Amino acid sequence: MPRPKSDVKRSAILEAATRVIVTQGLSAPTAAISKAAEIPNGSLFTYFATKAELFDQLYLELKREQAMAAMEGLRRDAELSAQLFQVWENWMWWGRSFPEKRRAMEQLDASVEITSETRSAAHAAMAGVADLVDRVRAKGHLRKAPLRFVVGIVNSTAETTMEFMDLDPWNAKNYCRAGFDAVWRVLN
Amino acid sequence: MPRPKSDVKRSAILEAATRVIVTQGLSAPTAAISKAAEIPNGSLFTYFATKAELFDQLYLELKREQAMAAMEGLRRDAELSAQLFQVWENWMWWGRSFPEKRRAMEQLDASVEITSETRSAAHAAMAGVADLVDRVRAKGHLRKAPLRFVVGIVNSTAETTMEFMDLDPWNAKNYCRAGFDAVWRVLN
Amino acid sequence: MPRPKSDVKRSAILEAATRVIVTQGLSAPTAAISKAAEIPNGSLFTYFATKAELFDQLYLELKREQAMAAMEGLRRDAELSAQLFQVWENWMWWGRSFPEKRRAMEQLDASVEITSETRSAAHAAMAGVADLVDRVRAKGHLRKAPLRFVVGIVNSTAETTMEFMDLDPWNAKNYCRAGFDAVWRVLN
Amino acid sequence: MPRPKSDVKRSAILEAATRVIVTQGLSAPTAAISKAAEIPNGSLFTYFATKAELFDQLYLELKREQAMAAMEGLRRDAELSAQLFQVWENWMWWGRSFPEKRRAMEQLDASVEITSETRSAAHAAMAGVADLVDRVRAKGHLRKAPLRFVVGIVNSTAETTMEFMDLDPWNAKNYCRAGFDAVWRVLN
DNA sequence: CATGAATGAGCGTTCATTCAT
DNA sequence: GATGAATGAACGCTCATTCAT
Repeated sequence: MPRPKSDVKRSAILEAATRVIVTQGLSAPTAAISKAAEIPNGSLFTYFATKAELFDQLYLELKREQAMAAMEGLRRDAELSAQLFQVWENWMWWGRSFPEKRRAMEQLDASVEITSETRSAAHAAMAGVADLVDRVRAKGHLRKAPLRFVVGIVNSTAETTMEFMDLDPWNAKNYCRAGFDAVWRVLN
Repeated sequence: MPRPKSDVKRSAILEAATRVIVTQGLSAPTAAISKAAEIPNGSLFTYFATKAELFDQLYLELKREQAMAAMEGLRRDAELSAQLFQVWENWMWWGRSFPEKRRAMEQLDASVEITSETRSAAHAAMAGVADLVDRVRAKGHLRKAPLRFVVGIVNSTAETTMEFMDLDPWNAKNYCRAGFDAVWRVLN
Repeated sequence: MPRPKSDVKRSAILEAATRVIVTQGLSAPTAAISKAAEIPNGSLFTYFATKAELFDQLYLELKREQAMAAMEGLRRDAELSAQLFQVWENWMWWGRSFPEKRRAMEQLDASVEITSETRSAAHAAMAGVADLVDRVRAKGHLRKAPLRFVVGIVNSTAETTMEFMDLDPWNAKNYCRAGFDAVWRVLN
Repeated sequence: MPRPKSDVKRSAILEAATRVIVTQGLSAPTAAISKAAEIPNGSLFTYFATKAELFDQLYLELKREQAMAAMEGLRRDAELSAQLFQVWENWMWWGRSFPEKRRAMEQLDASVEITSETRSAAHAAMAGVADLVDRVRAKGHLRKAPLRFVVGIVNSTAETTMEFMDLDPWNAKNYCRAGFDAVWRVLN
């Protein structure tokens, strides 16, 4: 049976890890994470067998949360452009709301320690977004390109946009709109 | 002056570091790097005072090399679209030729250890590309967005494109072209 | 509380350090100390954060122990000369009983690494002895000299005496008596 | 042939070592010493084969210099008390003039690295002082104690006195006189 | 001879993980 | 199960000494 004990503690560890990664990077000691989570250091290992597993699960959790946030409340009967815009707004809004999650994810993404299984699962979590992108680009210039590639472009544009929203929050809305326009033109 | 510091050895270390980072990540022991460079452990520190300094300098070197490669042989009298295409091709070609450099750079980019001075210097190295991007987008949709942002989008698109060229070399040319089309449409 | 820090182990480390310092000096590797204490390398740092801290605490402990030993069983109602003699004998006896402690202390005393806070605390530990010295010298030649200085002379004479007792144990008693006579004449 | 080259450089190294030892202790890197002597680090080893040899020779040199200073201009026809006082004053004056030499000597004295041969030679350098002490104590309380011991007491009293002269220079003369009185009473 | 880069054994310390309590 | 002390392999870095120039 997974997650033997308190789900609360497990979440506390994941959140603490997020914060710690942002400030100290992936080489942060596990002790820093348990301290940030206000749990004794040994307890961390009752929830995650190894540091690598913790990072793997954190990565997956963050990706899933991001994907869920993006698809939240999507009106599947609306026009495609409206759907894409809604997803984009959700996505950017998630980035604004959880800058630390976004930054931690960025680091985890670059790490060689994340297993390919986890990367696949993370990719799968984005299936909803990918599907929408697929429908939007159906008659556009990238209609023949592999969907993974197109999603990759959309994704990296999203990350760049969120980064600038975070760096310069005053213009967050402008970045959001400009990012969407860019993606829209790429897909059409 | 007896045995002046050899630039050859310095370069050997940087190249070895590149290779090691790709396979082992940034947490690779310095000993792995010196071994890969076929020099004794202690000698690494004759050239770089600390591991962090080595990574800083490697990052800067890679960014500069990439920027130089992108601008190589640019015909400043040609049309803007041709100029941008040439830069893009150079850039992608560099990525294909040195996949390890590209991947190492990706990891260094995400690291919290790279100093902001180094990041600024790296940014400055891209001034030529940024200037061209600025001229191309002058009448486009992103004409009012901060140039940094526009360059950021172009850059992340370039990275994604190179990544797919590397993953699926058979279609490298198609990715290159598709990436350029995407960027072109974003900037216009 | 699982496995609370053991005072036994702490003491074992301090004793081992004493022995090692005598034979190898202050530059002895911490590994030599943990080996002598029959504990694993890393455990030393559970008890002392740094080598310097270990030495600081050892110094203080030795000074305190020495001072305690000197004052042991002092009859405060006896004549001053008898009190001083008793303290002197205690002191010398401690030196004879723990030659390694004395020698380690000597090295620590000379080290630039001992903090001034620790030196102050060590000085404070000698307050009882200092007070007695003060009363003895009250009518002597050194009655106007700073007490610190007078105690310094007494202390260095004590150290020299113990050193010779150790070098030539056969005559230990004679050195002890001669040392006392010297101190007595200095103070009167 | 000893001292192959520039005696000037040799002295510069010894002086630099003195200064460095005072501030950094005996564990100071040889590079710190050569830097302080303003010579290249490799050159140090053309003058002293090893760090230990440098320290050995420095110790001996300092001891000899101190002894020479103490005996300087001694009027062997004066009364013993006057002779001893003169030696004492010379000695204390040397300590005041070269506090760094005194402090470095203190550290070297405590070090386990100084060979016993060197210690013997250092002891021999004090023969003149020892002889005078011997004559002074001839009819005193310590007349039967080993001369080495008596000299040891005198020496440690001298060191303590010089230390306080250095700590509190305003009262240097008083310490000097009080130290002499103490020694005088010990020897008589 | 003089130099300073090169060397590699060695050190203090860290930290993921284990395990006695 | 929960804890935090214990562990020991590993790491970044130092530095006395060597040696190519």
